[in-house]
Amino acid sequence: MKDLIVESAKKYFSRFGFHKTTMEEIAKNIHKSKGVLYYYFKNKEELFNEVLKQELSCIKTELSKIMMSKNDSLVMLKEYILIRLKLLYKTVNYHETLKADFFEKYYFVKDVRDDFTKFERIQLTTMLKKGKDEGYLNVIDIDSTVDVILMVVSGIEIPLFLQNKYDEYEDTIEELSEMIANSLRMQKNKLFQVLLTQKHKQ
Amino acid sequence: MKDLIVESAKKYFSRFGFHKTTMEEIAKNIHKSKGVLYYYFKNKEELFNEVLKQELSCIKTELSKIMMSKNDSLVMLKEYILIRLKLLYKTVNYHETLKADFFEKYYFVKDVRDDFTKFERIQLTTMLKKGKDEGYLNVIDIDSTVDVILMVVSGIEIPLFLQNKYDEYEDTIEELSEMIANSLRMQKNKLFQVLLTQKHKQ
DNA sequence: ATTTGACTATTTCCGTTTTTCGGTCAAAGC
DNA sequence: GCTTTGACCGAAAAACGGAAATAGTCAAAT
Repeated sequence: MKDLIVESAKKYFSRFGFHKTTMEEIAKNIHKSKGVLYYYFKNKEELFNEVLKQELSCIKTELSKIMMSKNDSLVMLKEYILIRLKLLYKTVNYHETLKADFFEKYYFVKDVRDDFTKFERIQLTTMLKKGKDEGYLNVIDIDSTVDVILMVVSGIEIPLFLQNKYDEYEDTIEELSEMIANSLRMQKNKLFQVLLTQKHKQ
Repeated sequence: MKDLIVESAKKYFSRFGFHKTTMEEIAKNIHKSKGVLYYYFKNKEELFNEVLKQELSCIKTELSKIMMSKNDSLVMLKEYILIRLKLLYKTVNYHETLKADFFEKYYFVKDVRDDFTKFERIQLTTMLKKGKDEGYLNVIDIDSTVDVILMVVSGIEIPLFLQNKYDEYEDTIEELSEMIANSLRMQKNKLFQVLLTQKHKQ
């Protein structure tokens, strides 16, 4: 029953948004009385958060797969950024949470969003650490680099998702991910410095 | 008289915002009748745009100075980004124009904003071209790289300016500018390749 | 050419009324 | 005992109409 409710809610929240969707219509859609929604969920906000959590959980799963691949960390980083934006673009309810930055009536999504940010921070930190250990990445302070990446990808969400510019900016996003990766690429001159020193000694 | 009006308007718009500022109080501040405002400006929107234009004009002047410096293009690029954000942070009326992304009642600021973006595009393009010609920058497509930079710096304006996170993110911004510059840095391995070849021949 | 201030038109504000909707829970159903 | 219903309540939102405020106007004055 709970799943049925969440599915119905997902459908309506995605289409009409949190505020325009009524509990009555969510219930009617599954031929139930509205009271049953409150048997399983404390209130409308909790139902929305459950929908959101499930959607973000799917995205987390997909993003985690990137960590499993055999690609080097720069490729993984690029993929992470691109796939992240692509999946979130498809998650309409997530777009609505961006409005929490402006409207107090979205206060209740904060925890779910913070949880997702935490997940992201862990993923990125792991990725950068791996790249650093492998010698591919040149990162001095992993935490602050993660801050930058998060700030950048979050910053572009509003134009991309709320202003529907994702398609327009698809190439630019691709290049952005390239630039971010490139900015962290270990300079190969260090290798050649070693080689040069050896040649000089011979 | 026109300057007097603009100065008075700047003071009130900055403090109370466009919508909360009345033409009456702008006029009273300079001991004039409200009707004189309409002699010089078509309407309230035009007056606001004039204020905005003048403020952005000062910023354009400061940013243009960066082009005059003797620094290499990477340093200039970093400075451009940092100074840009810093100056815009101080321009309260500009912050208000960011709301145009959400509220239709700010439709009238579009042209002034587009003009500023054009200016920026020219500056960045010039800078990148110079860096490419000097051999400092590794840029394949200048236009699309400029797109990325603009998208990124614009993206972070809302958290920084509208959510007052500039101070909190000051270090992150610094690192962002470093990363952007770094992503475009010409790989020095090419230089060492040449040197290595010469040593090998000797 | 510039400024004023009375005036108009439009917008905003405010208090009241009506409607909607989130939430409740005793009773019914399984 | 668990689950569901549907009548009900109170709070919030929406609608309404009138008052107040404000943007804009323009003939007259300077």
